[in-house]
Amino acid sequence: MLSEAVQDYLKAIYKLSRAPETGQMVSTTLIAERMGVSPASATNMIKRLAEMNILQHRPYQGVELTPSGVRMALEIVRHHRLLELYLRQALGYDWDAVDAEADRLEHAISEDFEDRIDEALGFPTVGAHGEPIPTKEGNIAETDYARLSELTTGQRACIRQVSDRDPALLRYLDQHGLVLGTEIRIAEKAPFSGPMRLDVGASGEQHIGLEVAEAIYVDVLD
Amino acid sequence: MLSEAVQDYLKAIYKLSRAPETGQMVSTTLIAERMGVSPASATNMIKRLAEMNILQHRPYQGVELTPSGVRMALEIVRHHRLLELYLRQALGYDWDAVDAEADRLEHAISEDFEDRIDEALGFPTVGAHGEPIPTKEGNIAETDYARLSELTTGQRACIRQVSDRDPALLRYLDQHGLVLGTEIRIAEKAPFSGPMRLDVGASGEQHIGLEVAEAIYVDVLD
DNA sequence: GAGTGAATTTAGCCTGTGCTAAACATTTAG
DNA sequence: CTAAATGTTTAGCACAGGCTAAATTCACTC
Repeated sequence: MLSEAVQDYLKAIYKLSRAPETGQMVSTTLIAERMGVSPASATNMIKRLAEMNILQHRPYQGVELTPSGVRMALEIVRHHRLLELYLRQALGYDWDAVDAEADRLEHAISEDFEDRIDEALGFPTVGAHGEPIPTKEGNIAETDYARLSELTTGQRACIRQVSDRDPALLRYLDQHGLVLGTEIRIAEKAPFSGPMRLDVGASGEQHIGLEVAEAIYVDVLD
Repeated sequence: MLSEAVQDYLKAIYKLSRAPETGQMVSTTLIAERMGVSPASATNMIKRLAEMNILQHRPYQGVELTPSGVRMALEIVRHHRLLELYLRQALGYDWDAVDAEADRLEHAISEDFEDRIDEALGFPTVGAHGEPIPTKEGNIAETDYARLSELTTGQRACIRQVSDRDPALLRYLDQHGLVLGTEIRIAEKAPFSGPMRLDVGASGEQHIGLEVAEAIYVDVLD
């Protein structure tokens, strides 16, 4: 059994390695920052993860998960996303609260528990924020969404996924009805990273400004 | 925040101190056994718990929880019993499986989670095995059940609580319909700790033998 | 190609929680 | 009353994960 700390590092590294900003090598500093830990501590743990064959460490270069490391990470991610969805659907948690609670619970649940909430949810394939849920076998659906920030004035789109990293953003979106599946139209694209203005709803009945269009992923409709 | 290990010891000590077999002083060895740990490790932890004002340690005599230790223990017990009941009622766990799963989860849940499952269950006062659930304020109902083993031939009684310490017993009881609330009559009391024979149900339609009548608590009906 | 600054690793330390072996205390038997 | 058995504590160690301070390597500029 992997310790909690190891699982937390593994999940963080997996997510960082999937972020398009980073190359496939994830740096020690980045890991340390994400984990809220000193770089020395990160190095320390990285060496142990390498021992365990979870990742490959090229000193001074960075870190890359091994295939078996990726498999383990996907299990953890599956637990996390099923839990998030369960908290939301079965216990009525707010959008912005499920991540933190799932972080606490994910280390504690058994396979049996996972199976039961999976069933209670009807074997979902998409999580509370639109992320794909890996299967028990370790497969994860590829998605191909555009960032909202890439769209231009006049384009229409449908919200498919939002980053769960910023609870304040999630609260803001929820308050303005910007849930998964909502249709929007770009009313005005600000020139230099100012707020992007949107029309919300099929009939465009609402207008809102968005500061963080990077964190929202959409299907482009036209 | 109390560490998991501290919480586990605290819960174990609380339960041991409540068991009628032990006096009010709980011995190091008993704690060590219950925790699956060497006596030296138990002593070690006991000293730390005493530091934290959770209990009083009389060397070579034993240990007694302080009032504040009891309060903390009751919080832990509340979490555990609410979780057990939730697992049983909301997720369909078997009687004999809820304890182990709740042990895993109880350290991880937030107050918010506790409140939500409490509400989902309709603010129950009795747990999955008939134990009283402490209130949020740290009060626990006193119960006054007889042990099934104390009854004599011909007496009738109603099952109110069973020990959760032996999953095999729980499975056996469940299979024979001996759930909480079941009425029984003592058909024959074996002379020397042999199996006690019972008639089960209001009309006594079933007859079974019980090895472990110590672990079952009842309301005597006549 | 040398120097400088940032990123990374190493060295050495701390705390929590376990262990064993040995010492010490208490109870019980003879 | 003493000795053995039993229960408890102490001493000393290990491992997981943190930390800081110092050393090292890399990348980039002149």
